[in-house]
Amino acid sequence: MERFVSNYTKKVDGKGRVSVPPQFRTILQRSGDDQIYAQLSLETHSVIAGGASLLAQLEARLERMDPFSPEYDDWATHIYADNHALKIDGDGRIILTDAIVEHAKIKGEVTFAGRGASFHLWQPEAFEEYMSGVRSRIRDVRAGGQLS
Amino acid sequence: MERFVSNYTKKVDGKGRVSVPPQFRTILQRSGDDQIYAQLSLETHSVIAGGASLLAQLEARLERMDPFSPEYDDWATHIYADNHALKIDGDGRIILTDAIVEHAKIKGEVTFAGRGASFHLWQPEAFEEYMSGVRSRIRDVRAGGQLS
DNA sequence: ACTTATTCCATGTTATTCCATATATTCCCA
DNA sequence: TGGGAATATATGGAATAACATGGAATAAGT
Repeated sequence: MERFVSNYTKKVDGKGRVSVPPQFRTILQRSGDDQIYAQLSLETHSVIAGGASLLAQLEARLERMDPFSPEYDDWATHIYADNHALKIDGDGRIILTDAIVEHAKIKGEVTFAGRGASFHLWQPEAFEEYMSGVRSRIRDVRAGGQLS
Repeated sequence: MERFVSNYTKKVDGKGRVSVPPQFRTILQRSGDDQIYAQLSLETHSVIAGGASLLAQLEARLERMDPFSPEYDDWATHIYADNHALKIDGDGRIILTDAIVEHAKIKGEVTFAGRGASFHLWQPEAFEEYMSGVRSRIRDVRAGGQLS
């Protein structure tokens, strides 16, 4: 399976339109996706996005849970209600919903950050901050001798 | 498996184009790679590069981790978001991204330094400095009687 | 009918491919 | 073992193709 790699920052116009990086668009097309599933992250002010396989993956997790537990209800609700399907138009663009824009605090730009089978949407500065945290945590672990 | 050996310094033109040393290019071709995966190093201002097997190797490490741990998130993010896929064009050249140029402080030249299964990209002077550090550390260890 | 959403175009910009030349390497034969 | 020709590489620039982006036109919904 092809993976989403690297990161790209794109402009968002007044109507909330953004063109999907061609590298990501190609991967989506090849797996037969004409829309992106975008889920609000519960950990950060970002959005987890991907094709149909991403949703399938979330559903797989749901299936491993007890259908009559309150956790199942919560998870099912989150998976579906906090998920926004964004159609890719003829020009390779998607329209960010208000919920996404609000959650990720997006102004005039978004960065698409590869995450293997999925990719994340960030407000550019928030992404940079997050990345420097990621990098320093990895460095710390190595320095502590726990890895590498 | 063939290994990347020796080091070569190449010019970078105004468009960020560099021709891949033919010795490295041949190895990549033989293993079926038409692009280079370039990962920003967390330890130095260099870039770790290689073919698809390099990415596969990083992913293998990821698979050994708990998918729901914060460490997994950090590592996955670094592996994919800090990774840049560079296509090798018809003339055997790649185009360095802005992120790479910035991270490695590359001006008009890059050196490709063999590292066995992978190779590193450096700003030439930084590479020289790094090498003399490497050499003197090895000498120190030997002087201490721990090696040789 | 008015608002909102979607599609369609236009165009400047960027990226990619193609080509040309200079330089270096290799190979072959004298 | 030296040419010297043939081949491969490096490198810049030009031509071409994609892409990004804004706005207008059309369609849909209320």
